[in-house]
Amino acid sequence: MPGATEQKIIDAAVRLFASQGYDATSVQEVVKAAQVTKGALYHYFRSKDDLLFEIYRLLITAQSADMDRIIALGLPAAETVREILVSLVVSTADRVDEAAVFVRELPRLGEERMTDFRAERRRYHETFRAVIEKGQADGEFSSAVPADTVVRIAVGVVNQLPMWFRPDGEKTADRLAGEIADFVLAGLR
Amino acid sequence: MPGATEQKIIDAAVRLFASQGYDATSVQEVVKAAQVTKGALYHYFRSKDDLLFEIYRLLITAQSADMDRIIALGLPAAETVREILVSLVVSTADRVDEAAVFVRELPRLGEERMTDFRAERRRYHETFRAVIEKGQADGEFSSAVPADTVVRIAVGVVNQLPMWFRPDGEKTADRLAGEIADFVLAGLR
DNA sequence: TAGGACATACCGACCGGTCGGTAGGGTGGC
DNA sequence: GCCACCCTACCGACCGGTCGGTATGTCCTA
Repeated sequence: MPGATEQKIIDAAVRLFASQGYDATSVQEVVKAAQVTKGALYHYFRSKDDLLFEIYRLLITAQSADMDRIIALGLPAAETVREILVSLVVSTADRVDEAAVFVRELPRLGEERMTDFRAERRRYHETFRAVIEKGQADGEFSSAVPADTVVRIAVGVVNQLPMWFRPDGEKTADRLAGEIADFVLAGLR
Repeated sequence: MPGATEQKIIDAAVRLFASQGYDATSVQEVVKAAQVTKGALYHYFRSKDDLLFEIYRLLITAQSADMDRIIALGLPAAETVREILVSLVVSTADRVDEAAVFVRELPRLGEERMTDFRAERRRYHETFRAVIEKGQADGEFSSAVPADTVVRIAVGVVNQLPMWFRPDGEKTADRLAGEIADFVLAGLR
């Protein structure tokens, strides 16, 4: 659990990285926005990259936990898919800035961290795909479109979400999540 | 139509911007990759931003023309939607690098150009939405999910495509386009 | 011989990161 | 009860290097 100063730095960094991009944001801007000094930042983070990675870590941890929790419920395929989508959309909408940074600056992960991340993402995709394939095998879903394409579509929509979803817009995250889940499930009939 | 030198610069820039990001790519790297000198680059482009914008312009022009051409055919809603999606997916897959730069570096457009772009995108969305709403009104599509959400989903998928589609992958662009169109149309039944 | 198409040398601003130092609170010996 | 000692948290001036951009010159074609 980060202390107050650390948290101030992370919050400011997320906001700035999301709105201007990582490279376009200088360390000076971050410390100014966080109302701390450069010394404080480099006391807590080894480098600017390190700060970025800390943002990733917080998000990845939360999303994987959500997925595992839902799978563990052992619901029928349709309900599992709905739960996964709703949780994905709501948690993404809840932290648009973190999600925007995450999607946009992904290639900045160093070689090693990138490998770890890809493995984690692969696991995520395959878990999701397995749910859909199970539903197709049981006859609950149509097999017209391959499961991997459906996963790509679903994840793609969520990843793109931070680009246009606004928390103060007319559509709440809950309602949007419901609509997206409805649409995907309709496509699977 | 750009001359040979101009084209070499644009090609190199697209490749580098796509793989490393705009900010992380220096003008030096671009001129080195294009095998020209800095003088040549600044002879044709007023600034680095200008070079980026030229990449946008080429892409936007092509996509809008595609959409207009399809609408003009006056096909039934389902076929129009299919044509739009297939053309979107194929043209995006055909130029993954340009599309990747476009999606990733959008916020770098200056204030004025951003306003123009938003207007163009709004027009695009509304044209697409109108097709779907027509289909819903005629009873050809279900009205379970609002047309604007369907448009968001469809465009979202395509925008995310450059992040994972590889031209040398096992699935061809045509086949993928067909699957995506099938899925979206199934969701609209 | 005028002008477009480049080449080369160079500029000032700014970048991420470092480093010597300080303020203040906890702790152990006497 | 007090002081010597230390440690963490933090400060901000400063550094080498790179950045986007420019000024000026040369060459080639018409």
